[in-house]
Formats: sequence, C-alpha cells, structure tokens
Amino acid sequence: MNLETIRHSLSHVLAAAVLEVKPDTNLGIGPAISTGFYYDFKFSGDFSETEFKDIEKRMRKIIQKKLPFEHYELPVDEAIEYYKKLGNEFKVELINDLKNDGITKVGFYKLGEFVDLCKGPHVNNTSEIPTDIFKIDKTAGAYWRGDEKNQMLTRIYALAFESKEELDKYILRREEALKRDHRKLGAELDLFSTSDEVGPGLVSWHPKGARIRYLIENFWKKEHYKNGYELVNTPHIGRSLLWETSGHLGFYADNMYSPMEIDENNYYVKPMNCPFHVMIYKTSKRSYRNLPLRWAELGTVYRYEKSGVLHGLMRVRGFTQDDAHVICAQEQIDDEIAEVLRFSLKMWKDFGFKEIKAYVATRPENSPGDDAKWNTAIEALKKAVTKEGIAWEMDEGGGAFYGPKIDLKVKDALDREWQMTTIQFDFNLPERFDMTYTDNEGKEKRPFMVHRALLGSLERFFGVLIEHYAGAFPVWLAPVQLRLLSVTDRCNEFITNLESKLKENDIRFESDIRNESVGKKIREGRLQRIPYLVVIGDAEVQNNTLMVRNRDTQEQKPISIDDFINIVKKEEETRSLTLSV
RNA sequence: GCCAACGUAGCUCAACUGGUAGAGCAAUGCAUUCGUAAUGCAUAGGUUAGGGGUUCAAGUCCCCUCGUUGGCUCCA
Repeated sequence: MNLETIRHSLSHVLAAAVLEVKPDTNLGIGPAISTGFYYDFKFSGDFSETEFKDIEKRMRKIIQKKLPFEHYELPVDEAIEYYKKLGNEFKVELINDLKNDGITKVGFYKLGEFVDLCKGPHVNNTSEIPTDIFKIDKTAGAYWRGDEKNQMLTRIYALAFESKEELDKYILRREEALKRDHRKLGAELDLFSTSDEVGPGLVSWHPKGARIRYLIENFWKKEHYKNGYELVNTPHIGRSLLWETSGHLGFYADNMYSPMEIDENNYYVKPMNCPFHVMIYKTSKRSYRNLPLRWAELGTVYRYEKSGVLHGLMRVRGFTQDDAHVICAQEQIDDEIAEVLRFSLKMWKDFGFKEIKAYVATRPENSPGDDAKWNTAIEALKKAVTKEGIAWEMDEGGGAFYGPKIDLKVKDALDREWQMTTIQFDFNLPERFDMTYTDNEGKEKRPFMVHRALLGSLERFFGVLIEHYAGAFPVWLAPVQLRLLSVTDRCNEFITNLESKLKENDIRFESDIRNESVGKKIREGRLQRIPYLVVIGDAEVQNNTLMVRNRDTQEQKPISIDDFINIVKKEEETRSLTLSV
C-alpha cells in the first residue's frame, strides 16, 4: 500500500477521533507530509497536548472497526450548503475557489460517521492500516491557507511510517540528531553564547569559537585573493541619504534597526553591505578595461528579524556575511557566474560538505526591469549549474524583485534545509546609483552587478559546521588540536619543554597537569572532541616519546615528538578529514 | 509578529494536591602522585527569569513583561 495514501487516510482518522472528543471543532485541511501527516483544526475552546493519548487511543479504535472509506460526489452548491449548515467557513472557502475554477462536482469521503471534503485517494478500508505505525507528535499554530492575515488554526502533527520499526527508527534518529544540535554543542564545547542582557539574536563568540572563526576567516581571505578577488572594508553605519538612494528605506525599512541621530543626521546600522561597495565603485570613472571587479568583505550587518524566527546561530539579528560583489559587463556574466559557482562549490568541498543542492530562482511577479536582462541573467545561472553538474531545481518566481539568483542549501542535523550560498543578480542598485562604465566605443554603459554570499553568514555557517562534524572538527579547524595529559607531577618539566616546541610549530594545544586521574583527563578530553590526547608519564619522559590517542580511531600508539608534529602539520595543510596517526 | 509549551545554582535535574529550595557534575580548598571515560573529603554557590496580584503562607495559583523551544508566516 502506498505510504502517502496511508498517511492521508490517517489524517482523516485523526480528524474523526478529534471530533469524537470535541464535536464543535471546525476542520481545516489535513494532508500527508514527508514524515507523516497533519490536520488543521479550529477548536472552540482550548486544546492541550495532554489529550494526545486519548485521541491516539480513539484513532486505534476507529481503525479496528474496519471501516470502509466511502467515496461520493456532490454538486458544488450542495457541498457549499452542507458546510454552511455546519458553520465551517474554511471548507466553504475551498469549495468556492473550486467553483470559481469551473469545477461543478466535488468529492467526499465518508469514514463511519465522519465526512470530509477530499479528492483522495484513500485506503479502501481502515483494516489496511496497521495500528502501530503512527504517533501524534506535536501541536503548532498555523495560519489558515498559510497566510498571516488569516486566522490561526491549531495544527496537530503526527508521525507515520511503513512499519513500527521505521517509526521507531525515525524517532531514534531524531533524538540522535538532537545530540549534535549546534546549540547544545555550542555550550558543551564553550564555543558561543547569547544572553538576555545583550539581546536576542546577538551572538558572542567565546575563545574556542573565535579561534575556529579566525581559522575560517583566514582561509576564506587567502582563497579570495587566490581566486581573483580584492578585499574591501566598509563602515557599520551610513547616513540616511545612502539608504534612500539604495531604496532600502523604502522596501527594507521594516527589517532595519532604528536610526541614531548624529549631528542632525540620521545614521542607520547597515543591514547589507551592497551600497557601500557601490560607493567604492563610484569613486572613479570606470572603463570596460577595469571589469570585472570582484570585491569581497566579511561585513557585519544587523537586521531586525521577527522574534519568532530566531534560532541558535542559524537565524540571528547580527551576523557577518561573507559578502562579495562582482561588477562586470554583460558579455562577461556567463563566465563570472560560472566562476562564482565553481568557487563556492570548491569552498564547500574544502570545508568537508558534499550534499549541496542548488535552486535557480526566477522572476517574481511585479518586478521592474526589462525582460531581456532578466532572461540573459537566468540563462547564465542555468548554464552555470548545468556546467557544474550539481543537483538543482527551478524555483519559479522565487527570485528577488531586483534579480534572479542561485541559492545553495545544506541540511542540518535535523534534516532542516538552510540557505547558505546565494548568488544573485542585482538590477536595482546599478540603476539607483547610476553606476556606469565606458565601453570600447567610448559609450556609457550600465554594468551588471552580482551579489554573492558564499558561506552565507559566518554565524549560520558555524552552526551548520558544528552539526556537520558533531563538534569533532578536523585538525585544521579544531580550536585545540591536542591536549597534553600528565600522569604525575614528575612529568611537568618534560611537558613545559614540549609546550615550547609545540608553540614554535604553531600547534594549538592545551595542557592538563591537574592533580586528577588519567582516566578523568581522558574522559574530559574526549568530551571536548580534541583530535589528539597525549598522555605523558614516566615512560614517555624516559624514552622521549609521546603516547598519542586518536579521537576518531580511538587507537593509541607511541610516536616520536618530531614525527607527531609533522603529522599534525600535514593534516593541517591538506585539510584531511581522517586522522593519519 | 502569531499559536503553544517552557524558564529552579555555571550545567543536568528534584521539591506530593500551595507549607519557607535539594542532589550530581562543574568551581574552590585539603589530602592523594595515580597509565586511558569520573580518587576521596570539605567549602562555597539561589530575591526559583523580572514585576505585580490572590493567600496566614507562592518555585507551585492568576496577570503583565522578558527570554528560550517547537511550529506558522517571513527571510533581497
């Protein structure tokens, strides 16, 4: 039996069970989803999750009655009358929409006493549904028809899979994923924090987190210089004039922090870096000989995000974009887009990510600009994803009003997809700021501008990175590459000497010479996911060797100091993911 | 922003239907000098997120605010 059909049928069973308990509930819709199904309800009173057990029990009883799903049709007007009598405005609205589309008859399914508007399909009989493959999961508020102007219904989510084993497996996997949640690991590994006092969505990077960020930024900067970019730096605030010209005060004001008044001028904290880069462009008269220009900046921006959307490091109010703008002539856009995409994918690979999906977003409705420009740009984007041969799909109408884009998305530990890289054309700013260059015939032309954030933001990237590695960072990114563990005080002098040698070699280490057992030191070193734990006791001092324990293989073996340093250096250079000791 | 749940020591959690907050880990001190996931003893740590209310009495009940979480909407 088709799983989606079972899930959808279960949503009817859920609704039937809910109506048993709360007969004056109005029904919204109840589709199957990738992990089960949900149903939206408009309760007349309160609904509490403590009722889950009772409802689940009733669902099983309904299934055990071996009821058939009986299908029948009604003319639309009769159907509307039926729901008007029931006082269900939602179904009336749905049927009215169908009517307006020219549909004359609508389908119903009857399950025992329970009747629901539905096009199906369903199982023939509830006896086809095992009673142990589903579990009511959680409630959530959901706007009717997904529109925040509409009223909010109560959505009941449930899990449902082919078998009980599959269900249990999913629940287990979700619990496991929670263990590598970046918020949990961020606290355990002392990487970052937020606090009430500082404010929601504002992240403080602790020494170990900041060390990783430093490593990321250094790598990022070097790679940018290597790949034809120049780095720029711009201020955190700008006068209102800038944001009026850019248009942000018109179409983005809701997302900007309130201005501060300085010398009778309003200054805004920047929500984007673009206008500043444009201003740099405009400091000179530009020629086609200068193009393309590729300017990158780790630019910290602040955006007022709605309180309900904040989420760990993934969605914050202050963040650093790894931003860049490519300004080029039309004949250069194919090459430039292809190159930006290639560079992006290379960087993701360098950081150890393989599963990345691209979405090519095209022109939304009511966007200004001429068709030819849009189409040229969209073609360039499509060519680029095809050339790189990565998984991608179209996101029709999903572009910004000012230009089409490619987004690259990566999944987190809980299978949620996060938009990271964005490569977008901007037809708006070049117009607004009247950006020009002189072509080879001496004519003034408008350049193309491509905005690109490669990792997205350092905060979100860090969140995904933590979950990707479950906190066990590869040697080149580990804030602490090795920890020296003493067995007795007699080894302290040896350790002090060793420390100088490690320092000389720029190796990131810590020493644990506390008066604690070796077992305890190992335990703590493991919990901190340090790649190498180096135990030093009398034997090591005597032989002038190290006993090195590998985090990933959990093996340990003796090795000379110089050999070990060389291995760490090599792993760092090659950014290798498997430790070679 | 909306719907819902939650907020007790740095962390993880306890405190029966209202009766004056307790444990483990962490921290600090002392003893111990130890070989691969927790050595022992002791000390300190809290205006129970903040504010207001009900009550003889509030961590517990009610209201407001703040924050967190799960969703919804949004996310150039």
